[in-house]
Amino acid sequence: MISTRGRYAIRVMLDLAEHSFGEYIPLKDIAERQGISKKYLEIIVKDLVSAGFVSGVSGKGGGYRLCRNADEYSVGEIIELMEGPLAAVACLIDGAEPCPRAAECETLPLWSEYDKLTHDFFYSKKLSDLASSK
Amino acid sequence: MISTRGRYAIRVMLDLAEHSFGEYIPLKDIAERQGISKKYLEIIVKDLVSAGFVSGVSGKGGGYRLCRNADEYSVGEIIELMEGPLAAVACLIDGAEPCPRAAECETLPLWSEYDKLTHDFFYSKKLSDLASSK
DNA sequence: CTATTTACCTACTATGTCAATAGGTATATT
DNA sequence: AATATACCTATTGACATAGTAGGTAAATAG
Repeated sequence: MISTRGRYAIRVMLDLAEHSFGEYIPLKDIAERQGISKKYLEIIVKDLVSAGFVSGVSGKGGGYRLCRNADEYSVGEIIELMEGPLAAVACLIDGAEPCPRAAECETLPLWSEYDKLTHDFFYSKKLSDLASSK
Repeated sequence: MISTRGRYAIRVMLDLAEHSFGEYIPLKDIAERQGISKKYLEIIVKDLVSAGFVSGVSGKGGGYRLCRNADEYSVGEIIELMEGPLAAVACLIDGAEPCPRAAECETLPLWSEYDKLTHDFFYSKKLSDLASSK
């Protein structure tokens, strides 16, 4: 299940894609448009800034804007940033200690196949694909 | 992420498919073969019994066995039994209170599409597809 | 230079889920 | 009567989720 962190992050970025044309958009506006607590969005946007997905400027006239074009963000990278690896099972997370049963595991191919499906789906979807005004 | 409940349930049923030919298999044997705590499996198998996926018989010579042929179980129904609806987001769970923003939500089609992908994938996979000795 | 607007920061909390463990009772076979 | 099995209820520790609360720092407008 995709949590609010990932879903809200996508909505924030989509909101930026549709309402900002170079200028900075205050989080207050986004929170109101999207009907999400501004306080909670702060936490989420912080991670987007750290990752270099959006840039923020303080003070009057400040706010946030995207760092790239909307078609240069995949939905997958946003989700993985916010929620960690997009893996169906722990055994398939890169860098995790490998499962000792992996070689004989009869279910691993199933999870592997599903993993590829999911990965391909979300990484082929771009932020721009979601905007109603493509 | 698929949790141990769903994953272990599939492994138990797969174990039954491969080791039982009509007779009852004690949970102890399954737990040992699969390297999973028998106590924990009890909880999982209980749900499989309640759902009519496997049948259990007490006493010496008892144990569990499948109620259908292995090709008559889809992986999807096992997962949904153990983990609840196989939905990417809460908005898409049948019977849940509908999201008031659904009509205007720009991300809903994304989750919907992914949901269909996932559903189709897991419901087309049968237990028999997982057995190494198909 | 002061007020205002904005981002940015640290901490806290309530609720729930996950992955088990513990210790028993009921049932059937030998 | 002994044994092997399923079946039942309760509890636990760790963690994640979805926020809330209350500030500080930075930039602009007047």
